[in-house]
Amino acid sequence: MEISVFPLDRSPGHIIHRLDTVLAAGLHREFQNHGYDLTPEQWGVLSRLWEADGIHQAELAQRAFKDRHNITRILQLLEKNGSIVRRDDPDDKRRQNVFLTGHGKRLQSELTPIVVNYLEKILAGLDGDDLKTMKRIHEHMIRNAESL
Amino acid sequence: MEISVFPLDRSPGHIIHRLDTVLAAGLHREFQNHGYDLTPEQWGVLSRLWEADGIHQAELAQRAFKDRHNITRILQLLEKNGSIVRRDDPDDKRRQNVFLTGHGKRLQSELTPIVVNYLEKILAGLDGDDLKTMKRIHEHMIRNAESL
DNA sequence: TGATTTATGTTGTTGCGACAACAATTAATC
DNA sequence: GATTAATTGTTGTCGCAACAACATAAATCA
Repeated sequence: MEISVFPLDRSPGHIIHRLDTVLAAGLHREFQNHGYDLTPEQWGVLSRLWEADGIHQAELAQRAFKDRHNITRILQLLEKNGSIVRRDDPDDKRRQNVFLTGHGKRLQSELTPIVVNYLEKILAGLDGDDLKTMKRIHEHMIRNAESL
Repeated sequence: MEISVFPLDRSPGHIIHRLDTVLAAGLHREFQNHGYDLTPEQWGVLSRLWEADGIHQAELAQRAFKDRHNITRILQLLEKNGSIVRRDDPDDKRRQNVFLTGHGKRLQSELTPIVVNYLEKILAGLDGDDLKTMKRIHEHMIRNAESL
């Protein structure tokens, strides 16, 4: 194949982008169909808080693979809809610690079945080996990308 | 596993989103490092035009898997930097046909090696079977998602 | 101790994806 | 032929990712 001709459809990056877009839009719609005005990214941040409530924003950003700018704005939205509160860290006045509210904690048992159900529909027809292979390849590509 | 506990790291959607984000940012940086102020999405639209110059926006949107709102704005940027021009379709006054300029055509031979080289670095260490498996799984998931 | 560097968080800007609303033109229907 | 419906493209809004610039506070170093 000529080096100056590269069909877009052959690009793994293009397919991955399409897949990511489709999945994010689909999950967003699932949330909305169940009455939750919540984005997949907000769900991701909440997931991290369900694992580690009360951490400060920089650590939350690192765990959720987001930069601090975007975490600031996602948290502003989550605070506005009553899922979290932020309090100054008494030992380090630069820090804001993030805590789940009762509502934020309840969302775990309400949203998780929606996510699991959606995943089952997306993964239908794929076997366990496929999923393991995919995970291995994805993590390999991420490592390659991050080592550049 | 309890249905109300679902670790974020287990979610294929989350890993795919991370991968997509890393790849897009990486390719964007490659373009910039080579002196091109161009996003991966703009490259994707240009790719479609290299395959089919002169089509109208709605068809371009469909081929690039973007909706007509976003195509409008991506084309506005490509027109501003001189890669394309838009002309009214003489047979259907609703339509705007999109044409590559000389600069837009030259970009094909300039950008393609950058993309191919970046892909080689991202895919290093993966064999052909891996890539075929990944492609099959991705397309399977896209079909599942689009049939919902 | 005082000065410099680092860490934390916020705001602004640009670009993209999804949605709603709108204008203009064409196609379909009666 | 006239009315209605569908198509095409634009603009506006919201949320997210990446970048720059900034303010504040802590840590480090001279």
